[in-house]
Amino acid sequence: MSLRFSRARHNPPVVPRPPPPERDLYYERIQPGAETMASYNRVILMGNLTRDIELRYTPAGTPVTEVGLAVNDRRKGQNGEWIDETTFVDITFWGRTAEVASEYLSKGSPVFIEGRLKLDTWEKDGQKNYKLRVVCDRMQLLGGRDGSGGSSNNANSGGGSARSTPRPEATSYSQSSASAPPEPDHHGGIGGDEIPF
Amino acid sequence: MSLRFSRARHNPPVVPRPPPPERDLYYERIQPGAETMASYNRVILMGNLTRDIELRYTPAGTPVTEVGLAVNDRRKGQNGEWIDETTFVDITFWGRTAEVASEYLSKGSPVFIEGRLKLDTWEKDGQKNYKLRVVCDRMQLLGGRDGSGGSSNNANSGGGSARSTPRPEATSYSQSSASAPPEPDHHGGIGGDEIPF
Amino acid sequence: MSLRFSRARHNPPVVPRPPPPERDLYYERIQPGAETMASYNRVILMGNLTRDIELRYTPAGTPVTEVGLAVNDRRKGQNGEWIDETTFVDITFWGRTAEVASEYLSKGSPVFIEGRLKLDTWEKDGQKNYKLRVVCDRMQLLGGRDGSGGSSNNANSGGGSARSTPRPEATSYSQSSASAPPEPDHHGGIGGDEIPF
Amino acid sequence: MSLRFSRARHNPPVVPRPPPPERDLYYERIQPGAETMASYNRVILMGNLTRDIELRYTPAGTPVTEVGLAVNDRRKGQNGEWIDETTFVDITFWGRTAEVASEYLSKGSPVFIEGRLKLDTWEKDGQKNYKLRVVCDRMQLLGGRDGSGGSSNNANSGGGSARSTPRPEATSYSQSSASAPPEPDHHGGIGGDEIPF
DNA sequence: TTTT
DNA sequence: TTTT
Repeated sequence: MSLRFSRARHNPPVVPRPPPPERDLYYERIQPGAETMASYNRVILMGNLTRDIELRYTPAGTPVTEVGLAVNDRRKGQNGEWIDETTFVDITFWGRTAEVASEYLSKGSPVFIEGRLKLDTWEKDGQKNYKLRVVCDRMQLLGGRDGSGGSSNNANSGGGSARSTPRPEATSYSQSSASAPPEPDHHGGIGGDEIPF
Repeated sequence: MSLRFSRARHNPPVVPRPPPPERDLYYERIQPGAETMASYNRVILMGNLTRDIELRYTPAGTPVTEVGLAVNDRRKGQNGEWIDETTFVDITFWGRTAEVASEYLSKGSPVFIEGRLKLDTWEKDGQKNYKLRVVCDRMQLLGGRDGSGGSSNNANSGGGSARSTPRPEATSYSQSSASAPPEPDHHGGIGGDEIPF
Repeated sequence: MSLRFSRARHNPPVVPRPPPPERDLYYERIQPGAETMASYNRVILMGNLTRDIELRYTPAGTPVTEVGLAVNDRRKGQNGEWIDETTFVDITFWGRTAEVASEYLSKGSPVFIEGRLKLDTWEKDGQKNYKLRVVCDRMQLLGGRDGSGGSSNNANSGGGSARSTPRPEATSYSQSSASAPPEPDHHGGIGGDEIPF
Repeated sequence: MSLRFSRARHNPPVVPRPPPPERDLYYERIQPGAETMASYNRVILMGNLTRDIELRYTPAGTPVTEVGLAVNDRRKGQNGEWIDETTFVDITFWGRTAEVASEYLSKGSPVFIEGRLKLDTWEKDGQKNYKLRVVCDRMQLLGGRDGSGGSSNNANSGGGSARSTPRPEATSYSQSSASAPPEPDHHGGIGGDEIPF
C-alpha cells in the first residue's frame, strides 16, 4: 500500500494529534544535553568459515560462538598481475544466530554477515592488548543446496556439527535484531485508513 | 573484555550445556522446510532534505513521516567534464525516529540514513502503480553545531519545526531496531567468568 | 606487511617531501569554493533474478543490461504472524559486468549486488515520470555449484542464455570500478622500505 | 534519461551485436577454471579522529597516511542502563584522499569512511602479529561549516594542519576509485538514441 | 596509543 | 513534487 496522498502534502494531519505515545525507553538515545557526535559502524562481509563452529553458553544460558571468516579478494595490480589478498576476521554470533550457525555451518561454509566492528581489550603480563572483531547482527547462509557449503572432514568438530541436517538457505538475526521487527506491525497488513497521509 | 581464551580453541565448553533456551518467536525465521533463498536489503544514504517534515500519526498513534532526500553525486566523466547527478528519494520514518526527525530536521538539513528498499504498490484508474522508497532503520543527524542544518526560511513549515531547539548531533533508531539491543545485556558489563571461551 | 612503525608516530616523515604528485583529474572533487554537501549513496542487495537477461549494446559498443531483482524479506509481525515482503528492483549493469551477468545468470539466479540508487526521469504525454533504480558497481554470483541458480525453462530467453556454461562463483566489477584497483600497486607486494611509517 | 522501453522487454537488441569489446584486463576476475568463492568486504564508519594526521609518502611518491578513528556507540542495555562503547579503528588513506584528509582533518574531526577490512601481518621477535585495519575507499568530510571539525589545539600537529583552510564539505575517493568513474562516460550525457533498450 |  |  502506498504512503502517498492525493491531498496536498502540506495539509495538517488528518488524524488529530494523539496524546504523546508511550516512550519506549530504548528510544531515548537522543538527549538534549548529550554531546554525542555522529557515529556509524557497519561491516558487511561474505566469505568462508576457517574452522568448525563451537557453540558455547554464558552462565545465563545465552548461546554464543566465535567464528573465523576468510574473505578472499582478488584484484589486478597496476602491472596487470593478480593480487590475492585474504582477510581473516573473527566474528561473534549471539543468541539464536549462534545456534543456527552451529547447526548449519562448518569449516569452509560460505556465509554472509552484517555486523559492526568491536574492539576487544584485555591485559596480559601487565600489557594491554587490542583486537578488532566483528559482532554479527545478521547472518545469511549461502552456498549450494546440498547444505555442505564446504569441506566435510569435520571429525574433530566439537559435539558433531550439523552437516547431515537439511540446510535451508536462510537468514538469522541476532537476538536483539530479531526481536525488533523493523517496522510497526500494522504497517505490514493494515487497511487503507491506517496511514495518515 | 575479551572473548578470547588462553585455553585451546577446540576444548569442550566450560559450562555444561543448559536446557534449550526459550525460543524467542522472532527467531523462528529459519524453518527446516522453508525454501527461503538468500536475501539482503540495505540502503545507506547521506543527503539533504528537500522539504520540511510533517509528522503524522496512524490511528493507533504511531508517529510516521515521509521525508524527501536529495543525494548529490558529482563525478568526473571520461572526458574530464563534471557530471552532477542528484538522486531524489522518499524515505519513511516510523516511531521515535519520525518524531526526532520532525523535531530536529527541516528543508535542507543534512542527514544520514540507513534503511531498506520497499516497493509501494497501489491502484489508480484501474492501473497498477509502483514506487520504490526507503524505509529508515536508523537516522543520524548531521550538520553544523548550530543545529540549523540548512535553510532557515521555514515560516510555512507545518506546525512549526524545531529549528530553535538545541539540536544534539544524535542518532535515532526505528521503533523496532531501537527496542532491540544488538547484544545480550550481560555482554556489556559482565565479569570475566561470564564468557565461556 | 604492517603499516606500523616502531618509531614515534609524531616524527616527521622519513622520506623528504616530494614534489607535488601529478594530480589525477578525477581527484579534483574537492574544490575550496565548492558548496558540495556531504553525500553518500550505497545500496547492497541479495535476491533472485525475475527474468532472463538480455544483453544490449550502446551504439558505442558498451554492453548494458537491465535486470529485474526480487528481494524476499520475511519477518515476524508483532502478533507473531509471518510477514512476507518482496521488493522488486531494476538494476542496470554496465560493461563487463553486464556481459558476465548475461553469461552466467538467468531467471531465478541468486545474485549479490552493490550499487547506488539512480533516479530515472522521462516525459510521456507531456507528463514527467520518475523511477528509482539501482546502478550496479559490483556483482557477485551466488547459488549452487551446478550453476543453475534457479529455474531452467529459459526457452524464450533472448539469444540463448548461458545456463550450460560452467558457472564460476565469482565477482564482477563495473567497468569503472574494475579499472580502479582500490590501492596503489606497490601496496600489495612491496618491501619494508616502501612504507614511510 | 530512462533506460526503459516502450517495446517489449524480450525483443532482440536493436543494435546488431558489435565485435567483442576490447577486454579490459582488469575485468578478467572471472575465469572459468577459477575456484573463487563469493566474497565481499565492506566497512562503513562515522566517527572522530583520535589524533592529527601525518601525511607520508612512499618512495614512489604516493601519499599515504594512517588515521585513528573513534566510533562512539551508545545503546540501552536490557535493564535500561546506558551502554557506551567506543571502537577505535586505524584507517589507511592513500593518494589524493590522504592529501585531502591531511589538509582538512585534525584531531577530533568528524568524518565518514567507506572502505574494507585488511589484515596486517608482521613478525616481531620471531612471532607473528596480526592487526585488522580499514583501507579507505571513500572519505567524506563532515562537521560544522566553520571547518574546524573538532578541537583546535593543534600546536604539535606535524607540519601544521590546515585548520585555517576553508574546509569544504566534500568527498574524496581513493586513487583507484577516483580514477574509475562508476559508469561509462556516455551514460552521463548522451542523447536518447544511445541506450539500446 | 585514543575522539566527542 | 525537489536539497546543497
